[in-house]
Amino acid sequence: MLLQQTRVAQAVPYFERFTRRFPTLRSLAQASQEEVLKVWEGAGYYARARHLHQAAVLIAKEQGGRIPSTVPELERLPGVGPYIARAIASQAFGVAVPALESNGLRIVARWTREAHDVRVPKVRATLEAVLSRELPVSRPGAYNEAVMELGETICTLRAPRCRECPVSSLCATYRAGVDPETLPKRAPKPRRPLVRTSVIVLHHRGGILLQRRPPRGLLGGLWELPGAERRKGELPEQAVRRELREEIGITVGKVRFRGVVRHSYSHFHVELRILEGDVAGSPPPLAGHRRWVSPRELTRLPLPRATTRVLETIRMAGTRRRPSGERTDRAQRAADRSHP
DNA sequence: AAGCCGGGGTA
DNA sequence: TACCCAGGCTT
Repeated sequence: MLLQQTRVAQAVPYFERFTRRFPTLRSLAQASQEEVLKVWEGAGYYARARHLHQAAVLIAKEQGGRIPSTVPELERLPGVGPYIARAIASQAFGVAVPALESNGLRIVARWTREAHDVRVPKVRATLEAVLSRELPVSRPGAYNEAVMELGETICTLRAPRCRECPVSSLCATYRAGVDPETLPKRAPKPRRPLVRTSVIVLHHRGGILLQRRPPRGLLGGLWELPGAERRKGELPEQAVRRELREEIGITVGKVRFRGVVRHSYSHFHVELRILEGDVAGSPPPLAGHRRWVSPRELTRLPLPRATTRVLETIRMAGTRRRPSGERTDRAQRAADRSHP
């Protein structure tokens, strides 16, 4: 589930961290969602973590801890769709079903010169039927993995190495002399709009104000800095003052500009102009999804990457230098990759 | 069927 | 900058 829309190399450090903290299904089932999100932090697509947690709770409670072994049962689990259900069934339980993800879809689309979008269910079913005929009943899991491996090393999206391909004789695209890079066909994606926002690091009694996002949707359940989308012609400071006054009843004192962070999500870009300041007067009591968070508590809350980057920017502005020994996120991930 | 959902490597 | 990655869920 972690590998969903995530490259293997990118997932490895998160996999290590997650399985170290939750080595068993039961340990995952017993954890709070907030801690699960914290351990998942940075991996993205946070619904995957919520679903995996829900699935663990469900299996521990209703199945006596036994993971289902058939495709229909697996597909009923939250976060488990057609691919993951078939991958688990074939690889963990030896069920003879093809498991097609994007590598497999690409390969079979090229083998058959499939002219339509391979993500359309009807087309997808056709490709699955083709692969079902090739799939050896004795080792379906190994076969499914081999198809992915072929897609990763030989039949790549760009610059495929047909000369090295062990099954080019089976490939209709290769035999016809058609450029394999023209397949599979995919619908173009709409381009991502830019959203201009301003956020504030608002200090009060040794803490800063954070708010938890709604339990579903973008970054669901994660904690972030308060802020607002800037309206046309509106200054960053005006947007933040308006939002905190109208939504929380807080009057913001003098603020200072601390820099800009740009971040990209799956379907839009965002620009965060960073402000820092204090509360004017005494703030009202906060609702449950808002808290004054001490530096110590901050280490336990799940934060989106953009928020982490904003806080890092503030720390650098405050200290002028990074304390020796501390690594940036990027440097830390690079270190994780070279010393897994 | 189409849109939503993160983050990062790569060309 | 645009594209894509061991997809699934919601509308």
